[in-house]
Amino acid sequence: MNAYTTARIALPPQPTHLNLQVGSGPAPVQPLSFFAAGSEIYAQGEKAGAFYQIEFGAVRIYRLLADGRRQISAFHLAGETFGFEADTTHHFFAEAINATAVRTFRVAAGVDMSRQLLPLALKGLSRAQEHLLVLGCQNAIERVAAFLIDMADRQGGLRQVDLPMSRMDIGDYLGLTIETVSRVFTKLKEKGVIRLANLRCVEIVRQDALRDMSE
Amino acid sequence: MNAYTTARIALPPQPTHLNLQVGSGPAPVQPLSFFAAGSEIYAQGEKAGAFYQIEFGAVRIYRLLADGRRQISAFHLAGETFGFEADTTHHFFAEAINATAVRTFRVAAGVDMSRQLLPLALKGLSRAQEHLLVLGCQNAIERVAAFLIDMADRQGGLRQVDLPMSRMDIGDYLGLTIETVSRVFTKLKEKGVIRLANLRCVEIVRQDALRDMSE
DNA sequence: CGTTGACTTGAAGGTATTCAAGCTTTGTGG
DNA sequence: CCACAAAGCTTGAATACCTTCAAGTCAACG
Repeated sequence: MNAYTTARIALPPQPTHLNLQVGSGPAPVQPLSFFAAGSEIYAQGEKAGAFYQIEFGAVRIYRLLADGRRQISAFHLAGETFGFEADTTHHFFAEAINATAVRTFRVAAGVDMSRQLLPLALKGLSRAQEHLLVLGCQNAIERVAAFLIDMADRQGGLRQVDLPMSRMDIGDYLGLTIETVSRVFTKLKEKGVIRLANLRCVEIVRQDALRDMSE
Repeated sequence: MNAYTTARIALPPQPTHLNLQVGSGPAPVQPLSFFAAGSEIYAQGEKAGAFYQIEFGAVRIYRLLADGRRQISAFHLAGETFGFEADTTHHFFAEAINATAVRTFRVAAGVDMSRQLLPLALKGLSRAQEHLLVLGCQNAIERVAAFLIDMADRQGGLRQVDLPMSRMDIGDYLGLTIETVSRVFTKLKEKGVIRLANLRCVEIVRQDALRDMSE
């Protein structure tokens, strides 16, 4: 794990987050770790045994095939939790997309966290299944539309949606090439469904149209 | 829920299964329900609140899009458990593929099953993520190869693999059409990688070759 | 023995990929 | 602050893969 700490990163207002401590009394402050854009939070094969809540920034969770193909199984944004697995070793890589801070919750030996972890695991399962539907049934436009709707919903349903990740990341998440992602963005712009303030910031002009497309 | 009970179904030797009862003492016998091939175990929108362990048979879990496209998110075989969800209502359909018997575990109000359910949820999450990798990165041959390997492993790694589901089911699981599934089977036969004893029974002749293909 | 449903095979077509080139944005050093 | 380089993104043309549509085969069942 490659945390880097620096005083140059100004902490934005912290998102509200679940209190995951066990028991009562003065909650111990969990250690906060900082990661530069592109740096690794954990790697496939590393020992698991903690989970992480994002204070700010964004994280991609992915696997690699032998020939280098990459499948991003999830993006996580501020306030969200990731890192728990069925096994004692990680089967995925987790990387900071941007400058990111995470709060680490180590699972002490002998402590049963089932009650806290089950809802998180079920949430993750539900998301994975939704993603499965997209990859299994939908074409390029539908995939991108579903992705934008999801990102919008997770950012409070506002018109302005922040995309912390690159086109490459989006492609590897949706099972498309960067070229196809780019072409779909262009098409959505031409149809007047979205506008791009800049590459990483989408304005959803016609949310209804986008929702129609996403299924 | 559409259970049907009949004396005509002979019970095969029961698979070993986890003891999921809470507490100790004489374990209460959980009700056993029988389902005919194609019958519904639960439907999307129905109230959840139980989980199911398969005594014999096989089950498909799926969702439908508005236009009728279907994504099968999982197959479950004898001994496996399914039916728990993040929400209080089901977001999926569950159907018996063959004549199937399931043991139903109702979750009593106020009883905390987290400890029992967490490993099952994590297992499901892990499977869904594996499936995501297949749908996101792999072509038709790789998908079918991965599917066959998975089925073989879940049936004890034997050469003879039973496919309880139709080509249609396999297609809807792998994000392919039945024609493509059929063509891939034909190609694998021509290459001498598999043999078909009959439509629902595959002999894996060269497991190494199949494993190479599956990634 | 004929009918039905499931599967296979073939040919044509469409969608996404690949390869290649050009454009934009971002960061760095002068 | 500008110039340049590098990376990321967009666009175009050709290709590949999978789908669609259609016909034909096979197996199970009455």
